[in-house]
Amino acid sequence: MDSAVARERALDAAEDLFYGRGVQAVGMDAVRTASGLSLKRLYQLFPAKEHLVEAYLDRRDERWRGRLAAHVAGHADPRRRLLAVFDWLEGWFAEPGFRGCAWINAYGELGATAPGVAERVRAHKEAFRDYLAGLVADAGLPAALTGPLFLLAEGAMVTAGVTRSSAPAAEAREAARLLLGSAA
Amino acid sequence: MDSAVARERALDAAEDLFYGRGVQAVGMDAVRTASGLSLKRLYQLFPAKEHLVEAYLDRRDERWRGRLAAHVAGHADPRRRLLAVFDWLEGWFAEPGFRGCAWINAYGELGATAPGVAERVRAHKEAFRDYLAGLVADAGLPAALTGPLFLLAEGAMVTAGVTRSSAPAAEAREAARLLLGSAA
DNA sequence: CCAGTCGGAGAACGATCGTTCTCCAGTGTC
DNA sequence: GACACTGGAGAACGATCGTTCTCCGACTGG
Repeated sequence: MDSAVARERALDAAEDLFYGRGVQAVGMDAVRTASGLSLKRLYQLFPAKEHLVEAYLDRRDERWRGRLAAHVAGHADPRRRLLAVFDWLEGWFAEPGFRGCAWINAYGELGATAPGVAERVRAHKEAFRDYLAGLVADAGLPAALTGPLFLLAEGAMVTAGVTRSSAPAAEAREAARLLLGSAA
Repeated sequence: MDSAVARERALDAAEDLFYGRGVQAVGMDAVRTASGLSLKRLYQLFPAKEHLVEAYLDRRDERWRGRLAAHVAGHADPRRRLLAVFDWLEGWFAEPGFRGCAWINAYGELGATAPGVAERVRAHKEAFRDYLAGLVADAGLPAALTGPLFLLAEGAMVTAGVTRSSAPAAEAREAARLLLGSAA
């Protein structure tokens, strides 16, 4: 089997399991079984579990931000694009198997002990914040609005994860609408 | 030694370690050493690690909400009391050893596998939200403001934890001020 | 002073997990 | 057909961890 294909299979299995149950609750044996790869192959591709975890976060980061950007790109009006971020969050929260933000979860689990994970969480959150900042600038809104919008989104992710509900997205969107209005 | 005293010592050690390094990264041996208790005594007080973890969350919940309420009670004006929540968060974020919200971290670590932990996280967040709802009502503000304020606070906790900065509290407070103003 | 009990220190046990190793079937080459 | 090689299945190893057990010193009541 092509090693690129094997890598994707490993990451598919790892993502399902790590995201669904937590990193530490999933052994390499479970990844082996779920991926259909041999342990030997798995360790050829990722010399240690830590590498697999980091690759999981990296690939998910790319996909997550890509999906968000693709959804937002479907709207033309710059102010509408900002609100579309919260629409997308709502859809994400409602997906089966949603279990909160993978990075916040990973940070709670490994942030204190795995520097590679902590660094990726910071990078992911910073990238998301920068993305929001770009949308704010494109809408001609004051840059100071970025922080609050980012905090609303983060709060919605956490709350949706803990309560297993997509309602926080709508709350956050309404608050965002108010903030945008007050800055008009 | 009085068993009530021993219990407090165990919880003091557990809180330091669990909060600072994560629950799974801390073995019962570390709690034993840090508390100065014997393993036998520890298991008499808490028949399993799970019990200790839950007791840690319970005691911290009581203290956390108590400290917040005490700070807020120092302000008379009902609208000022709402903003005082964010002042208090800022002070908390700046404390040495701050490492984010203990419940969000615990949820990321154990939410999927430990129902007792997940339940406590939900209860804690719901209690905090209810507390905010009370402040909103006392200020004669529309109840719909509770959600956004709660999300801002949650977002600030997560972001402060990940970035190791207390700045998110000020951002959240400014956003809250705007929301309060727009609802005046 | 002594039998009995309690609690402390830490060794021991059993399970789990990350990682490596062994064995072997299948394959391509001469 | 013999041989070297690759990769798979899963046993094995070493470490860690939650939990229990053993041993021993210290204290109590007579």
